[in-house]
Amino acid sequence: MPELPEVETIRRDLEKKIAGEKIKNIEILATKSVHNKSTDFLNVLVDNNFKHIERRGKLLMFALDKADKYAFLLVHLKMTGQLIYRNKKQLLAGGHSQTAMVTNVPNKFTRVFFTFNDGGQLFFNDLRRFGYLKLVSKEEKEKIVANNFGIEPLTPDFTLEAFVRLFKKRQTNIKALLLNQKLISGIGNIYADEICFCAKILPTRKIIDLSSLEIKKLYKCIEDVLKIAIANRGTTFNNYVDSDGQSGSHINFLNVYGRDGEKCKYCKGVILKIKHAGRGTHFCSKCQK
DNA sequence: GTGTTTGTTATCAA
DNA sequence: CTTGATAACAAACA
Repeated sequence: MPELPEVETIRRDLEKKIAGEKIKNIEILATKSVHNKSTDFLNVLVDNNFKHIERRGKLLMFALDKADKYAFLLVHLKMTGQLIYRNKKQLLAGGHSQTAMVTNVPNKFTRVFFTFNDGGQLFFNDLRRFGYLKLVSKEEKEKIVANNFGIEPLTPDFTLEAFVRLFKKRQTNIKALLLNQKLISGIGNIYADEICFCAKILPTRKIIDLSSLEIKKLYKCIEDVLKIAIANRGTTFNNYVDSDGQSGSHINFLNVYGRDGEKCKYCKGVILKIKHAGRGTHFCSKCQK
């Protein structure tokens, strides 16, 4: 369940490891995971290199050095996608980590992997095959970003004024708003619940009923929750690992997600779980109003 | 066999 | 046309 903090952690780490390194070979083990013709995919990427890695919401965009027809490789991890890198030395040691905490590669869920000229390898694993890799032109990339992604949190575009504007002339509840990528991008089920807890607001509240003070609290909580989660290198609940195959530690700091039946860390009320907006939704029965 | 997990899209209704 | 609510999908596990 990689959301903004998890995808950003991968972006930052991976960029340092692979930027500018020439791609020597690619193995496509599951053609379904690549949304281009395999021959196109190989022709464009072999002998090319990734200049840098951008991110919009939960979508990674690898900028190609040689950018003719295709300028970006889009990678969406969806529910269970992973991007794991091993350098030459790690691979010579068997490719497998010495610590049980780290995912071994390749494994039965490896769908695509890249080998670089320096001997390093990048593995795309995806248990449920929902994620994808897709080459697009500069124009396609810009169109996709413009049509599918709302305000990007943690950037100068995310102002209180821009956030307040999302609440105008709209009739929905706060959780659905937070999950709507076209309005605000990068928040998924875990952080939507955590943000509502931080603001002491029930996820089911209609946005029309929220006071301007409550909207302001939500705004601040979006920044706070996402920043702290990034500092903790993301939340590993099921499948998420960073580009070293290592878990994030933010699960230890979750206040509501996955804590149903347990006591609230602050008010000692009980954490409840309901189905809302089609998703498991967690909240403190006492301190969220 | 059943229920559960979620990011995204498809579909239908208002 | 816009918006919103819900279903569906994928795959594995308890």
